[in-house]
Amino acid sequence: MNSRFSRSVGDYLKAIYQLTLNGEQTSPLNLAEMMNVAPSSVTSMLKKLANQVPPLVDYQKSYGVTLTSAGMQAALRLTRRHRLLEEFLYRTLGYDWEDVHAEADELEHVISSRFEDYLASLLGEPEFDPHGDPIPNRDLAMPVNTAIPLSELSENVDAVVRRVKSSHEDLLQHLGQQGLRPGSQIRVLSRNPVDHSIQYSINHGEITQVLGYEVSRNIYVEELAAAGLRLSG
Amino acid sequence: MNSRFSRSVGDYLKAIYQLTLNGEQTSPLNLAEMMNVAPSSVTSMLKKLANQVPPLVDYQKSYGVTLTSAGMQAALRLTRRHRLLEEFLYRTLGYDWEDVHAEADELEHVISSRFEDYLASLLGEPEFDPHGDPIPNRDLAMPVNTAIPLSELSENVDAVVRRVKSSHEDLLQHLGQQGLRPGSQIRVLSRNPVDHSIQYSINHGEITQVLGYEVSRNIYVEELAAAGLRLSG
DNA sequence: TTTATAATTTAGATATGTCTAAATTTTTAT
DNA sequence: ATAAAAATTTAGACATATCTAAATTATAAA
Repeated sequence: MNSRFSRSVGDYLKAIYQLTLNGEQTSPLNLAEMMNVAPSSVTSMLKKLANQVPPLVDYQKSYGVTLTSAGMQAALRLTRRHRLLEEFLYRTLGYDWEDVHAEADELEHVISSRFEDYLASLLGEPEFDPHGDPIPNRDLAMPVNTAIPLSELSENVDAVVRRVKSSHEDLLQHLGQQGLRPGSQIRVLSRNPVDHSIQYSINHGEITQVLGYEVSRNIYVEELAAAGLRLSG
Repeated sequence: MNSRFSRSVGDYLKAIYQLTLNGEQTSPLNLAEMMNVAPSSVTSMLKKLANQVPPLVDYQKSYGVTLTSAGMQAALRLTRRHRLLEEFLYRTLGYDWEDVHAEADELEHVISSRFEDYLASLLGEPEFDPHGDPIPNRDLAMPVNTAIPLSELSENVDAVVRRVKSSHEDLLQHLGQQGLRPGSQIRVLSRNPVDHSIQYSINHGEITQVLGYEVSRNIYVEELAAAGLRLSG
């Protein structure tokens, strides 16, 4: 069976999932911005989602929106499919990592459970996608990732890039061309005390690059010592 | 870019393509049956297809429907995607051959040109799908297949199965379990002169099976001698 | 606490693709 | 050539998901 939800319903569930990852509720306006639709469209969709049986969202005026467990399940299922597809596109088909998101966004709504299962087998039940985003397992449990933001990495400490959180294709392409992607070694050489931008090098390379603070907050790294420990422990 | 057509438009184009393979036009009623929609739905869709720029169908009252070259291109593109996907599902993901059609029918409307190209590369630019149906090449040209219907194969002549035309999952499963699929050797042992059903064996096996006339007309084979010639020529 | 601003919802319209029922046209048979 | 049957089209409705504009409600500021 395919996802029993329309593409639109699925997209709303994923958006609510993203916006409530911090444990809080979200608002119609946030959703409207994320989904690129008018706020009134959100209202009518939220009504619909709340009136499904079982309900997919908890939605009360002037309270906010959260996912019910049914809604959460659906969002996680789509997230699993999306990230498995990204891994497939990247690893098996040879896509560049900045191109996988758009294609996976279409496919995730269409593939069956069988496709999902076979694909996971083919790829060896991967735990992370090409950006290092965690892939929910067959039971929809998230792998844990102990990485810290690059913005918090001490200077002159070797670390491994674990995750690059961005949906900007241009930025991803740029970072990828520099070699900054999950698995790369990275070292912060210095910090700008004013704007918190970072000078860093990749894979012991001689070329020094610069990253703004906002970007560096969305790159997660693991100190090499810790990574080594985890591997040998 | 994805197919610039909606799923529905694409399905109509494919249906018209199928129904006009013999070189004739088709009728709204034929289309309604093939698409499983009411005849009036066909009328309104045909108007729409005929009014696109460029038009996708030639459609005149009491004349019939045919594809324009733009419509033909779109139908062939979808057919290529469908059959490449079937081959991928079967060969790479491990689907049973009776299950590939339904999944490919969904995916074909969603994949991009890039996906199509990479998939064709991955599979080695295949010319036939798991049922032996020809896959249009990158320029949408159809590979030729000189096979003849099993219903016309002489008795006691060894032949190779080249194509099994059926969309009935149960029948495909049944034939597959018997070993009757593209690449198998087959020999007609005898014919029933009344209903033209066939007794046959697969891969020199001792087990004799029976096939009705209508099914045998949709299985295409190539005499082993001819196949050998083509290979060595 | 009242007003101004921001957020949200309602009301009504649009586009797509479907349906049923009725009307019309075409084909076939007498 | 006309009547009966079959095929096709029109008319009007429905579901989904969106929009704009207006109305309402909630929040923040004075």
